[in-house]
Amino acid sequence: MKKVSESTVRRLSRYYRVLQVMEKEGEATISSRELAQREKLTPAQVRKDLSLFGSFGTRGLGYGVKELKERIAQILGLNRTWRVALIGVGNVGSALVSYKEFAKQGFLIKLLFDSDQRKIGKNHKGFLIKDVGDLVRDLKENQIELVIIAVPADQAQKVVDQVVKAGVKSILNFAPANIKVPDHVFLRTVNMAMEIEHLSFALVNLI
Amino acid sequence: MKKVSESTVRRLSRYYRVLQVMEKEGEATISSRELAQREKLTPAQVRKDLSLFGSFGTRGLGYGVKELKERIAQILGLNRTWRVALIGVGNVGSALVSYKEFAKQGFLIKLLFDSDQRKIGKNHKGFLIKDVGDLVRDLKENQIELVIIAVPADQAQKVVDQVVKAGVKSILNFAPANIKVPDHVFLRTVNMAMEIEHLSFALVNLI
DNA sequence: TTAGCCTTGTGAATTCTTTCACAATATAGG
DNA sequence: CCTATATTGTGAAAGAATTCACAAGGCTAA
Ligand SMILES: NC(=O)c1ccc[n+]([C@@H]2O[C@H](COP(=O)([O-])OP(=O)(O)OC[C@H]3O[C@@H](n4cnc5c(N)ncnc54)[C@H](O)[C@@H]3O)[C@@H](O)[C@H]2O)c1
Ligand SMILES: NC(=O)c1ccc[n+]([C@@H]2O[C@H](COP(=O)([O-])OP(=O)(O)OC[C@H]3O[C@@H](n4cnc5c(N)ncnc54)[C@H](O)[C@@H]3O)[C@@H](O)[C@H]2O)c1
Repeated sequence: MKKVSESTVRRLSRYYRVLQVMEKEGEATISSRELAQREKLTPAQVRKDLSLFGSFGTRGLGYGVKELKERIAQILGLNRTWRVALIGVGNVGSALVSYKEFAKQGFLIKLLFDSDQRKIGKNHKGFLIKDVGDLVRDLKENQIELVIIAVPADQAQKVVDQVVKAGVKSILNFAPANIKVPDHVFLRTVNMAMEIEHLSFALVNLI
Repeated sequence: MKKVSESTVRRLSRYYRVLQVMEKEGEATISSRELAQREKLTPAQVRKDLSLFGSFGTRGLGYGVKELKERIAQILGLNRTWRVALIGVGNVGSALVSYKEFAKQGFLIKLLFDSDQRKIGKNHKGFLIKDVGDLVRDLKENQIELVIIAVPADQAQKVVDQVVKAGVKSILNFAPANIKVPDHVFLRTVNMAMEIEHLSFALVNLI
């Protein structure tokens, strides 16, 4: 397969969401022009992105909505479920636990961990909060494939090291910390400070 | 000024955080090589980024940590405070209200809004929750410059329209919705689904 | 002062990404 | 069947971002 850029993957997510809507609206087909219009992109961009994974359109007609949606789901790994654990049941962790959209996309939170003795053993929205001390064992036993980190920044590297030790290959991190992982582990950090700083940059410089 | 790309702005945020740490560690200077190393970039990238805004290094020595930090703060608009309002005091909204780092960077939450009669008028972590019905008036009266949207996706466009009407030029949105704003308004959307989908893409395709 | 070393700032080269443009091919209607 | 019209898939072109590479400048130490 040709190299797929980060921006292409992000756009695939966007196409997927458009296609979900289109399917609900009962549309059978969509053209690259229309898909582009909805996401403020160019039709050529849409076609190039999709062509990286094969050719599933029909000339003169466009793409079958259902078919394309399935295909993108397959590419993004959304046509299956993933076993997820969340570490750090604080403000952010709690918000994520109640976020139903994740489960709808197949990301099933199976385990919660914390280090706070007052939280460990308690029930949180239907989940037992486990002791982060047993992290490696529990992640392995429960065949967790994806971990969400929502612990304080100064704890993040330590926790991630354990997660890596447990053989987990994919980590979503909310701590604003510069975390090191081995090459075979995929880490994404959501840094809200960065987003808001972009806004103030825009206010100061662009507007 | 030359055009500053989105990626440059993001990297400036990263440099800023490194410099904060360096300053705490008592370092007086830092070279592009060291700054790059800490963020897994190339030295040339660092120098190119900084050179867009002037030349504030010393050949042979590097950059003054304190000086460079101040300069980036100025570029990103972090050397001042911003008046922020948050709309939608649910899971995400509450998490953001308790997030102290925002205030440390000068983003001061001044107002909270909700549409839920059970929340309106209540005190939430020291803030009175206001009625979103009075949004336009209150945003104007309080000279709000930046708004954070944490309402359900199907409410987001409606709320943003009001925010724009109130003359706010910068919006940080957490709702997974495709929101339209006029050209003079700067909107950034934090889409967590997109991040997690990137992880599953990596699991399926790369690892 | 001079030699040796280090690091910036920046054009040029390279690599990556997006857009263009058009042949290929499908549909619809007569 | 033929013509008019629509839209894909993709090389080639254009544009953007990153990296290279080196002159220019500054520091240290003898
Ligand atoms: N609150 C926000 O809106 C927000 C925004 C952006 C980023 N963040 C970041 O997200 C992370 C979590 O933020 P929060 O507001 O939820 O913090 P929080 O203090 O509310 O929650 C952190 C939780 O992690 C637990 N914890 C601490 N050390 C641990 C460890 N070693 N192992 C397991 N659990 C541990 C704590 O007991 C607590 O329950 C932080 O890194 C923060 O900087 C938060
Ligand atoms: N919870 C998460 O972890 C998470 C993750 C990613 C994205 N999101 C998105 O963030 C947004 C908020 O999520 P949440 O979990 O906090 O939801 P929530 O239901 O807990 O909170 C939403 C809040 O907005 C208020 N509200 C509804 N309509 C409003 C309106 N018109 N004006 C003002 N307030 C209004 C509600 O009363 C509620 O207090 C949603 O769009 C959600 O999709 C949430």
